[in-house]
Amino acid sequence: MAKMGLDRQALLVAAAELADASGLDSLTLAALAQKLNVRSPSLYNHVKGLPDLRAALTVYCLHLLVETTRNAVIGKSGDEAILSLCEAYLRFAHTRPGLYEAFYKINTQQDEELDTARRELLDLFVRIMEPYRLGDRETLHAIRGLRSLLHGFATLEQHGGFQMDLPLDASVQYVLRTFLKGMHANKAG
Amino acid sequence: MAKMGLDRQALLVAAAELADASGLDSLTLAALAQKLNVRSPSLYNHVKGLPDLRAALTVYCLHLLVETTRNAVIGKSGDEAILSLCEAYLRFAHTRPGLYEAFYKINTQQDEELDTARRELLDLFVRIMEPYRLGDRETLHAIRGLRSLLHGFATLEQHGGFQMDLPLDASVQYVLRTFLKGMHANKAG
DNA sequence: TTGCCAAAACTAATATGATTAGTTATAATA
DNA sequence: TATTATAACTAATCATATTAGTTTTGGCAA
Repeated sequence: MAKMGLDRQALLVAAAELADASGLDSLTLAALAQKLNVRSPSLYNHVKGLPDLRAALTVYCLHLLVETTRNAVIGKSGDEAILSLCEAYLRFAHTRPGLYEAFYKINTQQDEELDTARRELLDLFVRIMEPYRLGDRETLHAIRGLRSLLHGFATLEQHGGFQMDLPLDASVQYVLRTFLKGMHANKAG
Repeated sequence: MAKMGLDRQALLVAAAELADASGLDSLTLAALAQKLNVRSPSLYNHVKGLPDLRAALTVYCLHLLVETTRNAVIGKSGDEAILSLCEAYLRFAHTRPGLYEAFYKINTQQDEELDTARRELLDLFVRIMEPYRLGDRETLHAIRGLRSLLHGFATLEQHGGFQMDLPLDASVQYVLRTFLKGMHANKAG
């Protein structure tokens, strides 16, 4: 009975790998235990159970996503910053599909750390929109639009929703630039 | 042992109700059997198993969604048709959350009926875009954009992703009109 | 009408996974 | 070196999916 030196973080990292490899649905405690060379009840020393593990994955994903998107906008502003953020977001979802699944299956439950991380991501979007001077209300509408575009694109791609023979990159560029043009037109009109 | 007169369609309808009530994840054969006053092995007379049931729900959802959106665009064209289709789409996702979940968890597996239904939905989008005369390539990009917007908005709303105090209706209007303006600007520029 | 038969429902049994309770071994530290 | 918290374990329970094999029923043909 060798001590494996596991901790909550090690579980999270391994769980995220499993989810990325075969989908969040097939992330089971049994599979995780096997990957970590441990019997599944042992995992309960580090997480409260499967729901707790998944909730922790959500927070973990948010942290990584905030870090990724923050890096993407450093030294940029305006359309350039938005495009860079969006590309980073989509690249993240594409690279870590299982982890990203955990991100949006947010339990509506209250959670301190979760709320903080979500606010950080929202703040990033808000700050990036500041140069446009849209006012509070319109800024939030526009952010909802961008988030919907990104999330929709990421999940549709993940679930094989885009089957036409047309490069995804080009679609992303078209869609984002179209939305930005609309935003500018709003300002003008 | 009374015959309950079940058939595949009855299972689908009941399964969709269960999914709408408490989420697709909690649609189990056990729960479905209980709802239908039957033991769970009996369900195997009508579906091959849970994966088959879920795949059937996907097709069922697509049929309803095609019907709903088709009705929404009758006698309309241009921006008006697009807005009407989008509102119907979002209303559908909002009204039938569990069924809509089945829609986008499309197994990448091949399925005749599924492909047909998906093509019907795509065709509807294509036809509605015709007045804009964007050309094949740009039409498909624009459709991907609209679908991403709709799907992203629907699922973010469903998972409690919009927590700011700002009416969802207004966001939908803003976002769709912004994208349409962008499309028009593309044509102009 | 009566008997046959396919279909629909059933019971029994197996397998996988989550979870809890209670036990044992280990590693850090007093 | 002895103590102790804890990480890991075994054993057991519960829920679900699924398969195998059995029973009943309702419709249809002789």
